[in-house]
Amino acid sequence: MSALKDKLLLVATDLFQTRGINSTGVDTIVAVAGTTKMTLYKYFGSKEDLILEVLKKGHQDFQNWIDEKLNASSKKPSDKIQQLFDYIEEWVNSPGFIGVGFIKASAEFPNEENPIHQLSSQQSREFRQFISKLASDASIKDAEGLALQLSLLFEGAVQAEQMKRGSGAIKYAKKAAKILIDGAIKSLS
Amino acid sequence: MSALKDKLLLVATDLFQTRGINSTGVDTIVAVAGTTKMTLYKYFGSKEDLILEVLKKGHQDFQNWIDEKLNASSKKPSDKIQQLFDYIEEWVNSPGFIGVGFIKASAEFPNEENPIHQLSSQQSREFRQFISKLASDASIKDAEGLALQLSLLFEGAVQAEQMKRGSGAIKYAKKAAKILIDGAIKSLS
DNA sequence: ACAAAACTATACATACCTGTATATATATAT
DNA sequence: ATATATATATACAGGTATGTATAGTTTTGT
Repeated sequence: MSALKDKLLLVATDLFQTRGINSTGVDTIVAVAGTTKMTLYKYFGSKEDLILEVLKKGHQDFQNWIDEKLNASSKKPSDKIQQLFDYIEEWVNSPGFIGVGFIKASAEFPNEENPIHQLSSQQSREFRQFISKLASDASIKDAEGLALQLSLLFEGAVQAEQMKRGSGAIKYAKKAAKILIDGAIKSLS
Repeated sequence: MSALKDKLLLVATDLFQTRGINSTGVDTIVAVAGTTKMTLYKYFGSKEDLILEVLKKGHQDFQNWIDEKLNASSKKPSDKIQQLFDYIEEWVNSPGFIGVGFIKASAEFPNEENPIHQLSSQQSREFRQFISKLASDASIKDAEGLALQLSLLFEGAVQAEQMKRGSGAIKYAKKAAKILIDGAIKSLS
């Protein structure tokens, strides 16, 4: 990967999260990245392509980070789902945290035929399925229901924390998650 | 209130929710409302003014509806907070439901100095305080913490349900809310 | 009937956006 | 050293957005 392409992705990710996607023009992106539009359009055929790549990279980075953490931790399935929110809290409180792309992208592009909407809602679904598998491995009965509940907490807390750092949203989301998980584990007896 | 102003507010509310605020031009709004830009700019000084009025009206309508329902129900504080999510579910499943304005507006206008962002995040805060008061009346200890958790569930579920009707998000949010409220009530003993 | 207010029709000024065309400079590899 | 790929600089085409100017039409009150 070219250094400039990497820089453009990085800058775009940051600007999209802090100023919004629609409100960030390509002129701003290239100015902050220290290059020109010609270069941007060489690496990304269009602004839409750039947005899609930003979303893909953000989602991959997040999933890789979580996967790594979970693999390094306890192998017991019922522990893993409990620890998920611990790691999410760590992620949110890490210095590099700038939010989760797909949460806002689907709000900014509500048209279901829009490729950006489709990708972001697919990523949201994938993350929910990821939680669902953790729950299922922990022998939780209504794994999909719990996954939906936890993803609501997760997405809400990330958005709140992104809009106002130190809002405490992630801390309370974590507490709520523990209660819901405990309840789901106990209710299978 | 003039009939045309009312119609413009109604049309704008609908278009903003279904197509997004930034993606909806004033030309589209006046075309759907069956009037012209001159009339729109007579009643609303600018598009920003229109957006602010749409948000204010939506929030008032929602709060009035919830207040009415809660006042007509049980007077016991611990019942009221339990019933809140029943009414929210009713609201979401009612035919006229088109979403909650402030949830998406703060995502579309992330700049904290923007009046639209300020209003929508204030409305979000007001609703959280409303829940907090219900919790406090029910003698729940960490009322603000519970209110934050419930508002995460609420905002997430409304957004999910708005993006895909019948997603079941509100049903599972309600279940989660009941568990969290039960836990908070019991833990005060 | 008639004057005032409300509304329409249309064109346009201004600004901003994405994406491209064209010419120039700079680094790199053989 | 020289051709080739890479990046810059800049201007601009084409589209769309908000907001206004101007003139004409319809409704309403008395």
